[in-house]
Amino acid sequence: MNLKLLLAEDDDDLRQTLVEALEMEGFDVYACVDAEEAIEAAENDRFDLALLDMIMPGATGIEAISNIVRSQPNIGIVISTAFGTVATAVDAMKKGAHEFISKPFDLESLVMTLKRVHAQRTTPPSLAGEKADKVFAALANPIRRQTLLKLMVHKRLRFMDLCRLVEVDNHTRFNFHIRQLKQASLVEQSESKVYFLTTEGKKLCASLFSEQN
Amino acid sequence: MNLKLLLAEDDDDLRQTLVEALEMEGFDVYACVDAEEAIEAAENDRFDLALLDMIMPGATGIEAISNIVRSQPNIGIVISTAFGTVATAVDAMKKGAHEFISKPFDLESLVMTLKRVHAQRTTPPSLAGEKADKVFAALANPIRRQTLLKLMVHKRLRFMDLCRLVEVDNHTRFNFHIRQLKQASLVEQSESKVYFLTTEGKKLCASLFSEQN
DNA sequence: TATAGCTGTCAATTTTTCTTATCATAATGG
DNA sequence: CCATTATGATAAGAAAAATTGACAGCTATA
Repeated sequence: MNLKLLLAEDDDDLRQTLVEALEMEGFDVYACVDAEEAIEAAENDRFDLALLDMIMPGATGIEAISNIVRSQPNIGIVISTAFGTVATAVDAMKKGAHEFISKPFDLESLVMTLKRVHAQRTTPPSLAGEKADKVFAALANPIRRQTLLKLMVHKRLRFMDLCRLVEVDNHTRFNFHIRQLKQASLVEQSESKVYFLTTEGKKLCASLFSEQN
Repeated sequence: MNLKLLLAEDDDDLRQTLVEALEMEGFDVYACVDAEEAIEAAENDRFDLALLDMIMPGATGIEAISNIVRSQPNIGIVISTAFGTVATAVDAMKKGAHEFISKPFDLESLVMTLKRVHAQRTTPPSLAGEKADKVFAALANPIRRQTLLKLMVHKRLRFMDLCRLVEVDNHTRFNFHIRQLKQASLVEQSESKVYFLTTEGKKLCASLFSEQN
């Protein structure tokens, strides 16, 4: 199964060379002469990876990132550049790029970089597993979400403190809900009975917050 | 309400200057002489921001990022450096840094950078809103999650095609579930009745996938 | 025209989730 | 020691979610 690569490179010779070489390496390459063409392609087709030249006439590779990521949030993006600065690198990463590669580059490095970026981006979907069932069922309830929120802020809390923070006046009601969070492995207790988020709980909560950006 | 800043800077004079100046700007500064101390502080206390010098004896600011982010996934991280390269910038961003600032810097720039990073990282918690209720309720069901997954892969699908992909043999059962996704604004239909993910649906799904990294 | 397939609505029924009451044990303070 | 508070388990009943069946309108094809 070939990886689909969206290539944007204004230098004709280099673009042709890359197409031929990368297709020999097993990529399905869709080549664009500029960023605008790449943006349009990303809206109409699905790609695993994008290799964008930073400096192109018209919109730059960096300017194209946001648009491409908007169309395809899971695409892996590599920026190629001869003149990289820290500021442009940071800007590109913030927009969604995953890796930089400096011109001139050898083909072997490029292929390895592309495959590594793809491997890192490809995540096995576990949305249907039994574990995911418990986690998502736990998240469906507002009391439980509030509980996670309070634990994010305060890190360690005792049962009744937490119950009062969440504003549930019936402790057995709260007990039922925090048991669901424990069974979903989002929350656990120390020996002294203090509640805190598990590592998985922290990651999930951070993701749900940062998702609001 | 002051922002809590974790500062790691091995240069004594600069560190003292920064502490005094930043506290005058309204930050609560916890100063560390090295990365190890900063890592430990992040495990024991909550911070809004971290300002880490890139080059320090022992572990570098960059090496500390992963540990700090693991303890506090929502912290805003700024790296200060006199010698930045594209490679180190990209590496730091991948580990979780949000911004670079080059030495020598003026205090005004630093403060603006810190506040901007914090403003971008602070997200209004909407885990308890009515809209969130619908979204999370929709995600609680395995059929609905599978539906989102299929739409991520195929982008546009007709009702019966989607129903068969999700392997639900009773179409009215599937209809009930896809209605819930529509009501949660995760999925919508074109005029030709084709189903596709909304922007919000795409972002949420991408977050849930990338969360598995 | 008749038939098959697609897509959708509505409501009765079933299943799952949540609330509440009761009870229990442990810990703390006067 | 006693009273109070904290924390937790269990089960019945209430509420919410999901399933299922009946029906409908639309489109395409023979």
